[in-house]
Amino acid sequence: MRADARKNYDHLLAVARAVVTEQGADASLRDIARRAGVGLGTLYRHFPTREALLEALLRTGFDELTAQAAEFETSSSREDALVSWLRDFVACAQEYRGVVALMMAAIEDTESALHASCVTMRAAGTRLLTRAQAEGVARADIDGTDLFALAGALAWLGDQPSLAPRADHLFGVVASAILTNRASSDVGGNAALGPAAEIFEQADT
Amino acid sequence: MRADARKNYDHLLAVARAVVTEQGADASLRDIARRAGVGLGTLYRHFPTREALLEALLRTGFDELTAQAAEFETSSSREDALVSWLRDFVACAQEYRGVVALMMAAIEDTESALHASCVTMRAAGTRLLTRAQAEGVARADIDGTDLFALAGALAWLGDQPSLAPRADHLFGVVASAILTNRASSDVGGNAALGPAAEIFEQADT
DNA sequence: ACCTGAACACCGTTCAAGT
DNA sequence: ACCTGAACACCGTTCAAGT
Repeated sequence: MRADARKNYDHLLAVARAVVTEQGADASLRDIARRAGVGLGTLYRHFPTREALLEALLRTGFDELTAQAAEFETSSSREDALVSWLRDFVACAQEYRGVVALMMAAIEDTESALHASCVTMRAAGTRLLTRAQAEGVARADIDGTDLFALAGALAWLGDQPSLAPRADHLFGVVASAILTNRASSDVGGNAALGPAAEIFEQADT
Repeated sequence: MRADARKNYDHLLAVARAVVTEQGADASLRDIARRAGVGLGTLYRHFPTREALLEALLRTGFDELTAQAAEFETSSSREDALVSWLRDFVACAQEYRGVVALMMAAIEDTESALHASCVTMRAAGTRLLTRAQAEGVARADIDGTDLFALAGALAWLGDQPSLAPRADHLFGVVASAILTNRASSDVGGNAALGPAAEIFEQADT
């Protein structure tokens, strides 16, 4: 890559990161090129599709997530590994608004620039799920795609402004459905409160 | 309303139903007006916002859903009433692609044409949930908004082409998390199979 | 009252012309 | 090699002009 091209690429990516943070995954590509002070064709040259651009933005996080899966396998119980990784997955898919839907589409679209990452991540999740199932701590009637779907649904919840405050709590609810013998309070984002505290909350208001 | 206006209104609605079925909630309004053989301004006169148009399309289904809630209260056990209504809710929110996100936004946006319907439906759901909780058959640490959120997430799952085949199964998984003492096989869309059959499925492939 | 469609400010995508 | 920006075919939304 020529030096000027490299510079454009890097700058484009930095600007895109800012704009996509603001506007979400369906941000205006024109706006990105404009703010980067670059012709619209230059953006298309470096990122032939919107997904290619997002893939470049998300790659780092995706790679970290795959590495995390391997780490959790050695450092935690099979149960904790699954739940912790699931939480990280949801956080990662929420880095930018609207990427979850693209990820769910990409997993079946071999042409998508996000396809490979999604398949890799599903495989990592499947591995953690299978290990937990073998130990009897995760329900046996779901597979890696179901896990992917549930994680996606949770990330989607966090994307909706009106539901985002519930996302942590509902993570616990769904996690308790995946696990065989755990209360949602052991697993939820606000575990510190415990179930009793939440009941008080409702009673108070 | 003048006779010609009434005719335009009705025709517009019929065409919109077809186009939104094809293209989803973010269908082209221009296209709807065009196919209806009507000026774009006419569409805006009858439906000042996209949400107003969708509200008109969804009203019937929403009303039926509210009626269903009352009916389930008298005809079924508190447990069955909650689950059956939830299933109907999800089906209703999936009538057109992309409405779920609008509904989740509308519940907090008093200006939205969908606001009233959403609040009514959440109230109906809350009622069924509270009754089930009082009997101890639904977990106590969720409220009507959580239920609304979970139902929305399930409807969203069904909207994603790659996840739709799992939607029924995952309905059972999430429902089993809401209920206190039910296996997901009692509640899932493919209850006929039972959990054993699903394990065989995995083992066979 | 109601309808129309041009006008405006935006998109995404492509591609001839420039360096 | 790489960049530019005009061109094209679309949007949503508004509003003066018509009946």
